Amino acid sequence: MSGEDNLLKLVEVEEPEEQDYLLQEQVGFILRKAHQRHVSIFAAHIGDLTPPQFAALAKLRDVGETSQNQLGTLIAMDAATVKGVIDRLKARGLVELSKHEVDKRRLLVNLTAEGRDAIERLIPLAREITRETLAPLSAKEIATFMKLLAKLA
Amino acid sequence: MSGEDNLLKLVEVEEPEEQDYLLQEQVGFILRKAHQRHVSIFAAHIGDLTPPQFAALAKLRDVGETSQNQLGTLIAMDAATVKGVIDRLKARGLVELSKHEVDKRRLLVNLTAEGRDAIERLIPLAREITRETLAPLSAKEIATFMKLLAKLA
DNA sequence: TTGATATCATTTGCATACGAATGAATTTCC
DNA sequence: GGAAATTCATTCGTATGCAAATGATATCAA
Repeated sequence: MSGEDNLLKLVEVEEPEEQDYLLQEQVGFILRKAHQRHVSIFAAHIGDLTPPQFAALAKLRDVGETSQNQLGTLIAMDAATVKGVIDRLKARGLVELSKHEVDKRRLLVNLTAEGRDAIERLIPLAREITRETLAPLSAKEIATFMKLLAKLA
Repeated sequence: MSGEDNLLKLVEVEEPEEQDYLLQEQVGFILRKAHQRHVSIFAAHIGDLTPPQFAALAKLRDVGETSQNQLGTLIAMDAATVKGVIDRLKARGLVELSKHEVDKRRLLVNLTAEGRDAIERLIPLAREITRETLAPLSAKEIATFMKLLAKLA
């Protein structure tokens, strides 16, 4: 009897295993939602270009002609992803491709005149997108958040 | 003359238009990278389930049986996306579907015994994933970051 | 009660995102 | 110099993610 009681007690004591794991409090989950919100704000301001496409154009504006692979590194996209993005930008006449004369493996990417116009025109909208994404935070909070976010990325 | 001078002056003053827009400093871009890093950490710990799939299981564990749509709301997925996620979980026997007896539009989703085992087994790994994702920050920084990130999401 | 609205689920189409495999070209190193 | 390793690009397969259209069912309101 006391044996059974102890066994029962043991089970009961170890039972409260329901240690709360709250999905909605996990970084990954909130990070995903914050990213979703940003993409939504982006789409509301720039409807005919996606964030990755914009990133490619903005980076090409910074660095000028580069290889597809190098561009991918600069905007944090793997080779397969960057290819799709560049293909679509090329189909719209915003970038042009050429072969590297020396290293025949490389595919050079550059802005067309139209692509340069487009990115210059879009940058003010992008500033507004950044502003709106950060709108829930005060200036001081923004500084803190960006510093910490950068550490995580 | 002074009119022309003023005009010229005005143009010159406003000319430094090359106001730097640095992609790598924009929230959206860093948010995307931070999310990528998290997904990578997730995959390193839980190889056979994606973050959205895990989220579905974890939420079903919390709330029990719900409609597919309602589940989507709880884990921030639209109807089309949640359908795909649930389909794959069902194909693996981790969730089961049934029709709502009263409201015939609704498709009820619930964990199977196997699904419940899986999520219980995975939660410790998920804790570790959260820990590792936040590892670049101190305890105090984590508290600050989570508070601000939640405001943005 | 019925006609207008709203909700739930599905499907289609498009765009990331990434692992893995492949082929071509280059670099390394013995 | 030449084999091995590396790099660049492409392709395939799978999985989100979302807009828009559609069909079935429920709810609301006149």
